[in-house]
Amino acid sequence: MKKGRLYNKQEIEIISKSAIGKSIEDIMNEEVVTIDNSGVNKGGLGQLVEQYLFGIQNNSESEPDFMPAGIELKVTPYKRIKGGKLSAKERLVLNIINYMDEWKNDFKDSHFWFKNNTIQLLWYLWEPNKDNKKFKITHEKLLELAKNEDLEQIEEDWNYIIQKIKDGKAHEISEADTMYLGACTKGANASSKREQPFNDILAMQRAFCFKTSYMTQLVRKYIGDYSDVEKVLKGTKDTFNQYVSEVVNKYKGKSQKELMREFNIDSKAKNINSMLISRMFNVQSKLADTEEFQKANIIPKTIRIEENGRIKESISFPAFKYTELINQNWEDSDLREQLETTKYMFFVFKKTKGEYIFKGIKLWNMPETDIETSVMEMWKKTYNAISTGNIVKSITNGIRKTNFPGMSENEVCHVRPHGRNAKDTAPLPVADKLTGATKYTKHCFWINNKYIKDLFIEFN
DNA sequence: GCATGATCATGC
DNA sequence: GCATGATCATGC
Repeated sequence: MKKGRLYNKQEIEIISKSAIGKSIEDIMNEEVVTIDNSGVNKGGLGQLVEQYLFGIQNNSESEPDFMPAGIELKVTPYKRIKGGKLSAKERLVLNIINYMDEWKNDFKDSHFWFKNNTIQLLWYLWEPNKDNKKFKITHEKLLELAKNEDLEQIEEDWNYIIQKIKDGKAHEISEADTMYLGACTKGANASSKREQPFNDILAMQRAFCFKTSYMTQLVRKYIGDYSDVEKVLKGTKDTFNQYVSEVVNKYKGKSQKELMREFNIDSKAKNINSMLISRMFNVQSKLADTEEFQKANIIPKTIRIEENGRIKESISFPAFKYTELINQNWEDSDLREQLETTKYMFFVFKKTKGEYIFKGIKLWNMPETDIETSVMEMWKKTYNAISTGNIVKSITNGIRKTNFPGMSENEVCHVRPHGRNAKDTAPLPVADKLTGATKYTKHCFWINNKYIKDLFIEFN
């Protein structure tokens, strides 16, 4: 009987299906294939499954796990989030990008394609406070990129990353650059750097990956919770980017009033421009909640530019939970993860002769240097205020001043209230020392209006 | 004029 | 009832 790397497609499928319902521990106990157990504890769960379920030893990484079948095996976690929905727990890390060689290839000749064009996925359900080896494999799926509806976008993403290498900008690559296929950092720390072909500056070592947001959509599609997600691309052969620019060109130059009339919206909501952009895309739900925006982790935001070029308002995030925030480190915080992987699509409304005119869009993600300096300082100060119970600094005429990092002390971001009103509160993990409060007005992180101002110079 | 605290309308 | 995207209001 053949074994290990020599299994063919049908055998891989049979073995994968046989793993469903089993925990890693179960698989290790059954151990049907002959393997060398030495060094078995080095790897993660994926490696254990490779070794015990398929009898594959750690390989050189230059080929797919199964040859000649050309199939790569990936074991990946998903989890249940609040509200019962499912979500990927991590990005799916693929092969390390060889800056010196990969640019010489076309997409279909690339090392990425050779290694990852057919992936046998095994999903296990991750649960908090549970022994790793007790996680159960619940679903499997053979992902064949050549037949995948997202292939065109994945190729576009690959080309974008390669173009940055060709432009001598490998050191400026960010995971937020692309939609589904990303380039995530890979290595022990920020000093894991590699040479690049067209620039002397060393670049962070990165690997191709399917972004967490993309993996979440796969989880919802193949495991559950998929039905209620609205698509942006309905009955069009356009790629996402093509469709976006069509929509933008169609409405560019129209005023807020004209758009309200065109879409039959009469509203005084503060997020009226946000409602308008959903309608531009013919989306019933929120644009941010559609499949394509979710998969690519793109967050649409509306921006108003005043006649003098100033942007009055900062950009809000969803309110954070005090109790959750203090259970995180900066390194694994929601905020850091979000900023590193999110791309913002700003819809610009510029005030002209008293009216806000839609001028177009601007794509942006926060540079890593800002995340690791200013944002980190702000996050840590927020953490300290909450964890030590030092939130309220003073009260005058019923108005409370806080110790949260303000706009004047951080050039990138700050913390401010975000709720229905001051009575809209969330529980505190530590009672506030000055007031004794055990709950406090909901707050969130904000990106400073001054900080983003320069992004929109082209619209002035 | 700006920084900060407070609040609004909507949709599910 | 609540989260969200966003703007308002006020004192220094």
